[in-house]
Amino acid sequence: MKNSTEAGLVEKLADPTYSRVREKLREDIVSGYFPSGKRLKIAELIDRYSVSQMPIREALQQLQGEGLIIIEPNKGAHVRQIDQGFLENMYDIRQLIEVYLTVKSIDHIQDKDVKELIQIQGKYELAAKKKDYDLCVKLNKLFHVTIYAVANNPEGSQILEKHWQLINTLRFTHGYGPDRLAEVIEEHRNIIKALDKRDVIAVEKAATAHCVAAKADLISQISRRGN
Amino acid sequence: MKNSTEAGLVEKLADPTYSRVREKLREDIVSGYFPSGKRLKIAELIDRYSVSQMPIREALQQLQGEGLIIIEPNKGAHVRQIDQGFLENMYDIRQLIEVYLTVKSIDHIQDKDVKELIQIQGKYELAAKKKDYDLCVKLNKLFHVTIYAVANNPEGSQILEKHWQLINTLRFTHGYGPDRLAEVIEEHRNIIKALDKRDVIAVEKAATAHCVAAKADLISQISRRGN
DNA sequence: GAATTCAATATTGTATACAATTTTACTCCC
DNA sequence: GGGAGTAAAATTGTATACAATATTGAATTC
Repeated sequence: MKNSTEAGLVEKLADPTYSRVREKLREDIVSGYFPSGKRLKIAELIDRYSVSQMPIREALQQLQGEGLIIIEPNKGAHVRQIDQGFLENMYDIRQLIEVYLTVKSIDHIQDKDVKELIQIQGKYELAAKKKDYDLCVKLNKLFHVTIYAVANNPEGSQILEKHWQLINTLRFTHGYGPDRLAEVIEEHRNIIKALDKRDVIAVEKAATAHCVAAKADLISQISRRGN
Repeated sequence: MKNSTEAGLVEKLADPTYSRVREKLREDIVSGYFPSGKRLKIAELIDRYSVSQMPIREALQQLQGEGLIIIEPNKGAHVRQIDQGFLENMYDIRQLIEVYLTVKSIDHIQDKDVKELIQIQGKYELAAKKKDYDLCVKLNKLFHVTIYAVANNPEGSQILEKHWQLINTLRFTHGYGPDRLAEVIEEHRNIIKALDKRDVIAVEKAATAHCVAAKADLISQISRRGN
């Protein structure tokens, strides 16, 4: 893991400009600097990121591939607008895959994996107590990504990663419902318990409940703010 | 539908160069002109498509977004190599979504939809009798796309479309097993019958069987040719 | 023969300028 | 006030040349 970390650092420093622009632009979308529906004009991005138009255009194409933006020929790019219909559809697919991966992780999961999940969950509970939402988002992701890695279906993981970026832009803007952090803690505990027992039915039930509740909370938050 | 077709034609003629290159390059990949793993050098693509490097680069980024190619920074692009592991993973996810969409289509399906499926199936059976594989591929896709449209979850449909492109490159190269066309006919009939009855369990069973068999046939074909 | 080093060549990435298309602003007319 | 037409301005798309990086081939060493 240490070598992997170092290799990752080397790769990052050597990234071409278009990759660095893509990362920065994604951050700016997720953080809300460029809000839902915002027109992304190349001249403005040139000013903001201090590069020429070519890496901007490359980065935009890549982010379109990730689903974060939409490019219309001859008209330019804008941040994807996520209405409730889109969110419902996305979450329906997300639930299929997330439940499948969580259940499939039983095939390969080991005690060290369960220990790791417990550790992540402990950190999540501390972060939740401190209302450190940023850290909660990161740890929630780590929790699930750890499970996906055990499940070992990159195709599924990649689709969920795309969804996660879209969901995260909404979470940044709309936040969590008042009880959501406590609910997540309970739901994660249920998932850990079921995985520890390698109980397929319980895992499926716990993962489904987690997904259903996340979807309901986000839709509730969006409706509350009158998107 | 007529207006939609005309609008499609207008859009196509007005497409920028990078869109036209993307379409042509996709065709060249799916048809096997650029086979699995092939390095896609920009200079060669410039010669082949008679455009400058910029629309080539844009098209490559878009096709990466579709999953057909892989771009490595500073090293260039190559056609995605689809090994058995990748195919298994992809089909596992594909099956989740396809079964879900087929079952969900029950919510909205009307008699005219069932009639349309029967019509498509009739054409498929004729094409199969004539061993017109190209037409079989198109009609099989139309059959499923018709169901997905009724299901009305574009997120799911788009993931399946990406999968379909990848699968199609393999089908073009490796063809079908000797009994596969007859099996597809039987499987499609079962799907139609179950949809006609709006029988959730039967639809789920028929759609699952169709997916499982398609996966098994393709993997068998690939293994046979020693890819 | 295999491994290493280095220079030449090939290829990808980027900047700049110009071409093509869309948008905006203005005027005129009903 | 709204619609139509037109020109100017803004923006996207593309070509070309050069910069940066990777690959290949040759020479040297063990």
